[in-house]
Amino acid sequence: MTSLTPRRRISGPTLRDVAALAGVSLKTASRVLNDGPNVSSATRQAVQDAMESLAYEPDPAARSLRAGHDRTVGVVVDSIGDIFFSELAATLESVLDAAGYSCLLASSNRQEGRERDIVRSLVRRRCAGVIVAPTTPASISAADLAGTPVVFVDRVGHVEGAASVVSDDPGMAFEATRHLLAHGHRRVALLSDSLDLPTTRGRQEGYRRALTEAGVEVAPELMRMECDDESSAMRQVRQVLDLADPATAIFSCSSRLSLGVVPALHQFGRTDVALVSFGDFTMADSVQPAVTVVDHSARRIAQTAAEALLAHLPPHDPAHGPTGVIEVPARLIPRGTGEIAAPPTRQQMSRA
Amino acid sequence: MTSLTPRRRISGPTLRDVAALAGVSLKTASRVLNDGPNVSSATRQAVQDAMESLAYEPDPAARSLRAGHDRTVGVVVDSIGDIFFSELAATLESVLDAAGYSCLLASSNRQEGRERDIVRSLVRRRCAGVIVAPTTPASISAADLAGTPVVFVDRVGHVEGAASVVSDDPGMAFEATRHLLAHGHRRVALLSDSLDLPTTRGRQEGYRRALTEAGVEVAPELMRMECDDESSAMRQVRQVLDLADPATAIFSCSSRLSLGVVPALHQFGRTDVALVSFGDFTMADSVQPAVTVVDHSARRIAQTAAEALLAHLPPHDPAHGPTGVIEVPARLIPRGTGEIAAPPTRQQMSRA
DNA sequence: CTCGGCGATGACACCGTTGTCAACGGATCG
DNA sequence: CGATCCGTTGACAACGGTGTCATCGCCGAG
Repeated sequence: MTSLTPRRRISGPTLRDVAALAGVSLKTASRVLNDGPNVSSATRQAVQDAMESLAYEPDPAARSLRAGHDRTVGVVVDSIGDIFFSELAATLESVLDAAGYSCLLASSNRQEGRERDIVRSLVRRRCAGVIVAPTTPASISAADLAGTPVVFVDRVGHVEGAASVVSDDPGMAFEATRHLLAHGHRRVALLSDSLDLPTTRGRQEGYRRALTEAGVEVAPELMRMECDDESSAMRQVRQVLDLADPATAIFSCSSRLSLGVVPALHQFGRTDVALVSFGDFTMADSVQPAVTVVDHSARRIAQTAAEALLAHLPPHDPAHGPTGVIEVPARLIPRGTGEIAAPPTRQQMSRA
Repeated sequence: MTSLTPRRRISGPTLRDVAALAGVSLKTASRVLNDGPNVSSATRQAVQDAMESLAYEPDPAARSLRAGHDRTVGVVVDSIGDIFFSELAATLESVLDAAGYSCLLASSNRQEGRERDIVRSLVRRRCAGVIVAPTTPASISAADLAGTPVVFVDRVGHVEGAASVVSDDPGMAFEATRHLLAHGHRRVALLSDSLDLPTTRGRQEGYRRALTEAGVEVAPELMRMECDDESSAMRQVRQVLDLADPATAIFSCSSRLSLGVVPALHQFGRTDVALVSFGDFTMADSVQPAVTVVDHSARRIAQTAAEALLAHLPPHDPAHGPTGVIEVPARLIPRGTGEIAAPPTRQQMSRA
């Protein structure tokens, strides 16, 4: 019980060593390190040489302690295991890394309380900024952030001066539904999760609007909003196909659900049912027929969000960074299932 | 240009505030915070009350600077966007979080130099430990770590005193191949990537051994080791099926490749070809026929690795943590494609 | 020639915490 | 009864940087 913590020897040379070697004071070395003003070019060169020859690297902890911020960005998503968010995280990481920032990653598991705790802990860590997929628009408040720049992704978050990077959920859901209507469908089922997320609501809204504008009845029995995993999605698919007046097309509100819908259709041997999936997924262009999707690219959202955050970080002027809702263009990728024509209606059949 | 850095006000109460409120010295408060020895229970209680009432939270940066380590674990994987690694990361994060550690995540993109840079930067950050999927067994050296505990995942890393958590690649590849042989196949194709990773080599080795032990010729034209993405996998599938003496079964060395193989077989209408995939994937049990896989569970590897690392971290004795190669049991999950029988051979046909 | 101003530089305190060591008082021991 | 020991506590320095302010020349203006 003599030496409890055999203090690891970590640090290489310190700024003090650099200063000594260059024959200047600690503070001057610090000025060079931070591109401070008022350093003669001779001095600057001497210090830089010293840094070079010692292979000096600044200590992030010390810098963070004194300066009040460090080169780390906190990223909070629903779950890093989810395909959408892992792709998002991968892109965020690569963009931020290029700008010299590391990523501190955490999953909120869609729990609002946990989400707030994580953000607060990131702020205490003096992260330079945070990127959050908020559970609800108000799950994070300005007080939690204590001035730390934030950018919301995938869903809108309400914090003064913060940007939210989202795709146009209602608009693209509208497009997707209209695409199905354009192929003659009148019985279009909606599959969605039961969560009260803005994303979910927006997609349902787009669906409704498309039907209404086309003069098609919004049938309650076709709206299935209890699909919270793949197997329940499969069940709902069976039900809408077994109705007296069955669905001839399906609009699936998320790629997670589509992962249940596609196998279900294959299993039932119903490759004649049209389908558009909100969200691309791994085998979408490989199954037969290939699945038409709305690509609300995680990559593009991440790229935009990372750039928005960087604009709020030094050396930029935080006041001039983007603000409010930024809609990232999404696009419909026709691959097959979305272009399956509706079967002839009774009227058409009797007319023939 | 007056106030360049409008110093963010972050910290809540400090330990000094707690000490003052409790009427003790700073050091005593620190002792209570760290469960230090030799604190009377009355004092301890007073300090804890003070912490409670101030909602005190320790400052990670200061602690890290002074103590030489913090409650953060660095995680370095090939790519956080890869399904295998995102699942791995998700599990690591949840286990480590439960133990009070955060995750600093970075992708090496399979570049050895970058991998080493990332690890060194993590060490400079005073991470409590790191978890690495090493590009090569020697990509990380003890010198890079400077004493920071490390656990390797998915592939073996050679560092004195470090553990590597891997699945039994040769053994499970052997099992998978034997499984196909047991269903009468004699023309089993191998699809693998071209990388010289120990994982890849091990799986090829298991395949060869199974064939040899069964007295089946190891045919070069059936070994396809240039599959580095889904589309090249598709191409190779077509080629082995088009041989004069075609493959009747396929052993796919990774889930990424299977994501190309399955659509290819469906597209060619060849659902009579047997298939075992090393690595489970999202729609494996949903496509028709469902895909037989070797489940070298990312979850299980992550769980084991996280526990191994925790055993090397305080309050445990680093000397007693696990060491060397730890093999996580994998298992063959028969789902359909692996149990497709070989078509009758010419001999059998003529005999009939 | 003298003084104000400005560029360059350094001394020093400080960020919030933990390690070292010394001090103190009561209990035990010779 | 004095020496010793141990449990408890606190003063102080240190971790590695950055902010503040003072200092020192040097130059041009008055």
